Amino acid sequence: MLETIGRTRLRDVVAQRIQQYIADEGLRPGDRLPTEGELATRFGVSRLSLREATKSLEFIGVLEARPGRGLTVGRMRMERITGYLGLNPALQEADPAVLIDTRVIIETGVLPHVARRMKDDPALYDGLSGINARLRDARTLQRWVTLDIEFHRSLIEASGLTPLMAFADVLAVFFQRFRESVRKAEWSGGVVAHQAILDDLRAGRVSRAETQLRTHIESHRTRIVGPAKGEPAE
Amino acid sequence: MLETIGRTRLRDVVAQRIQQYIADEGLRPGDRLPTEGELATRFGVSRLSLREATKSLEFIGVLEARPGRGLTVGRMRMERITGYLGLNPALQEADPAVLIDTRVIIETGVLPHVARRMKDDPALYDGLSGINARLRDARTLQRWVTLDIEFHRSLIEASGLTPLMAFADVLAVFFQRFRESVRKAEWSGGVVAHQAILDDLRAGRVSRAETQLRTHIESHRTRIVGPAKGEPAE
DNA sequence: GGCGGGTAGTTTATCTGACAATCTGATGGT
DNA sequence: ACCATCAGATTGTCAGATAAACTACCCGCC
Repeated sequence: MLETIGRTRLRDVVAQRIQQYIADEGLRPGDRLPTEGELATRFGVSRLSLREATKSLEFIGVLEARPGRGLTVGRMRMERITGYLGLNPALQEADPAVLIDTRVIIETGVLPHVARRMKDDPALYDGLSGINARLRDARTLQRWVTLDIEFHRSLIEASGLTPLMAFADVLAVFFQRFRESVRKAEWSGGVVAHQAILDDLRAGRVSRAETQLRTHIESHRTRIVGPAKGEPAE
Repeated sequence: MLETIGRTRLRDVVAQRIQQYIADEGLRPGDRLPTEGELATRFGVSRLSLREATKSLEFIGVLEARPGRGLTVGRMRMERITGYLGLNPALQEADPAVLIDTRVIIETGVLPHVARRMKDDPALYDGLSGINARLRDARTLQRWVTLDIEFHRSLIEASGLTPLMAFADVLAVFFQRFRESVRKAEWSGGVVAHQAILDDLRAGRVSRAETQLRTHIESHRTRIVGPAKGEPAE
């Protein structure tokens, strides 16, 4: 995970140590940590160096700090990170084939769970269909992309497998540029595919839904990875 | 849940400003930013407060800093970001059944890719078999858990789908919470199952490998969760 | 006895000033 | 042209300090 550029910085070591401390002590959100001064002494660094590490962890929600009270364990928020992604030019281009393969695994993998839960909760179908209906009415690319992301996100959410949510969100951000290469003439095909997948899920035809979803996601491959290696139109 | 938000911290304002500067200037990865001293002057804060913001942005990859060279726009690599997924409360608090389901999706999902790559690179098989051989010789629970995690992690790695390495953290969380449920009497069964999966992959019998791996992972369910509450619709 | 207000102590937020470590570019020598 | 050295620039880390925010305890009043 870490790139070996330059020597290891104190603050990176400290951040790791703090995370380790949280894990070792089995701390939960809201639990107190030692004070900045105590941690600095414990790790043998200045208080300011300690703060550079804690501010980093605070930035993504892992820690919370309040004057007079001290440091507590927070709840890591992936959206604090993905919020800095978006259409960020610093976003490194990820291999589109890997992104597609990864999406296929995650999104087809959750379908059996979605189908099972749809049986008990028909509102899941209604919610997803509602998003798709709005997709049908989309007139701008931005709108279409936003709703497409929302549809796929909600599909994963419908599985109840929360560990996959944050990951799917990160995937979505890196995949966004490829969504934006979808031509308007292909939007309606996407809406039809979404609906077919939903209907199959509701009817308990999971294998068929998986095949359709795989095809739907794989449709990006020809355009992005396929023979035409040129830039996306637009 | 309502939170009493304290006053806006300087470093959060500065982080936003820096992000805005990058966008306004249209900077790309590798492009130079003003020095810490210049930015501190520009934003009217001390250099150390400026650093608290830059270290936070560095933590998530937006910035990179090197002595003598200065601040540059970083590359927000997906692997770096997904590397923080293990800190996600959704993982720490997930229902054990959810963790098992998540593992099944990821680990069976990568098998077609592992099998394809094994064809081109037999060393993959050798590496995984080597880990399994060491598993066979494990004598302590700690050792066994460490190697079991390594085996499953290497299996995901063998797929070449590096984003999914994020789910190595799922494995760590899983075994940290349920290590005591792994009975010594069942270790040899696990080693046999691993080997069977590998042999099937090498022989191109992907479906069979998937079934075996699913069974292998699902074996935890009875011990941890109790009687199976029903398989996903299929 | 209970409640509310005030204060002291604690802890984080931010600052000034300083030195150490690392990098880059210019210059000189071969 | 290439390599080595050095000066200057920039980040990394520290010590010492004050300001702002929070908590707990004590005291007074009803």
